[in-house]
Amino acid sequence: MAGWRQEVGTTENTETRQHSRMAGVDRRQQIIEVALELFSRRGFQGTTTREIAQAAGVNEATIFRHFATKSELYEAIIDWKSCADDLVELERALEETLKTGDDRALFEAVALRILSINDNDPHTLRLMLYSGLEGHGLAEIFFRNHIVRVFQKLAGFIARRVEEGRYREVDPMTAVRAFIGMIHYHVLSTRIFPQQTNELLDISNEQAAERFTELFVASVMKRDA
Amino acid sequence: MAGWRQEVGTTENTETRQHSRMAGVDRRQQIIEVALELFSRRGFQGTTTREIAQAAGVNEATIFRHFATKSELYEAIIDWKSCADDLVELERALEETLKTGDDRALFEAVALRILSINDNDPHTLRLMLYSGLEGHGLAEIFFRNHIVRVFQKLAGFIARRVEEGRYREVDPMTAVRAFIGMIHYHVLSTRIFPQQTNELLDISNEQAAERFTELFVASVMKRDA
DNA sequence: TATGGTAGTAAGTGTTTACTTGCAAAAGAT
DNA sequence: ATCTTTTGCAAGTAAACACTTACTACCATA
Repeated sequence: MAGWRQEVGTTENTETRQHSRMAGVDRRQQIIEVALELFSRRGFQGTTTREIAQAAGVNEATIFRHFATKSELYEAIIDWKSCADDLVELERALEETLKTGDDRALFEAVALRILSINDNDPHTLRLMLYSGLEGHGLAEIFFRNHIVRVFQKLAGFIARRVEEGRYREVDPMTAVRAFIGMIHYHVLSTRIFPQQTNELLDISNEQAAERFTELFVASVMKRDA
Repeated sequence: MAGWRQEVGTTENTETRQHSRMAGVDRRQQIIEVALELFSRRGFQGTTTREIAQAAGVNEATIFRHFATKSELYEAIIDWKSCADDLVELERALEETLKTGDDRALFEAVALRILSINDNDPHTLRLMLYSGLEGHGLAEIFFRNHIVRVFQKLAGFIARRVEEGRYREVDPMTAVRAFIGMIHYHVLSTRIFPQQTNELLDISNEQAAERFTELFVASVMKRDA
């Protein structure tokens, strides 16, 4: 690795340095983001620290300077992702929309949001599935922090509608699981088995959100109104 | 293992004897079944040939006598599972039930069957998920051979009902994905994230089949009838 | 300009991995 | 009986693995 020594005093040419030294925190975050993508593609076992290092453009030892073990790096990813800005935003939006009287718009907004979250970030879904399968027990944090609350809010809303007599006598949590299930299965299918799935049914996010919502609302709402 | 030795001197032809030895075939099958369980628990990358050998009670080299590589063993598992007696049976039962006029019973039977298939054999679902994530492209065979046909049969049934005017004007394949989605998501949740899931909603297979079917039928059927 | 702490790496470590080799014993077939 | 085929194992091998060691370069600040 000769030639990396930098000249000083010139106005340009500072970019030619191959491996620029980063602030520790920045490098750490960079490794986390690179590793997230690799873990989501190949799983924990399927990803080597060497690959991560290469993808991040650093020496393998640098990874172990920032993270004691490969597992600790994995945990750092989960910690970072468990903030889950997307889902916090979903929850906030849900809170607001709950007050409007348009049930259909509410469910369609939730559906569309879940669909586009997965479109914008295909890695997290895969990471969660791997995590669940490999049994790190870390995806559960994600569940506990976000999914559970969204489910409870929706179930609470449905329960209220049943009390009001506007919905049929359905079990609220079952109804939520049914609704989220439609959407989640759609996402899962198109992400994990895209070819077979799209041969059967190839629809846009907007179409999916609209149709699943239409079906769901029809299933719970009383028709006499 | 026992009982393979054939009687001689009968009038039956001696052609029925396939290969002189059965022991090898048995061993092969035993390794497949042991490996299926391990692969489904830890994935392809996460399972070592040493572990498989130990679990099967043979020397590691014996595995490579029966399968050239670890991948070939994996493929043999998929080949074996792609017969999928369960799903063939599901398809057959579906064919029959399609003729009866009781739509609710039809969908409930399908739901219950899917739920109990996964109860009786928890390995295959995990294996398929791993296969999809790890991208072996082998789970797709499973899809193509079975899932697709079930979907098409159900969609055909729904299309007919729409034509008859008994169902609302829903897109049949979307409706099928919605229905299967409810069930599949329920299975997936309870299998992969059991703790969190059951805290939210802990129901038996029978309850799940009944409730999801009730919701689905309400969503597609015209109420005036 | 000396110093202490941070960021980085080249070149390892021992272990585990998938896979091989050479040999022995068992079970038809002749 | 004995030859052939098949099943099996003990003891490997080279490569890949996560992780370490010992060192260098950079930079703020006293």
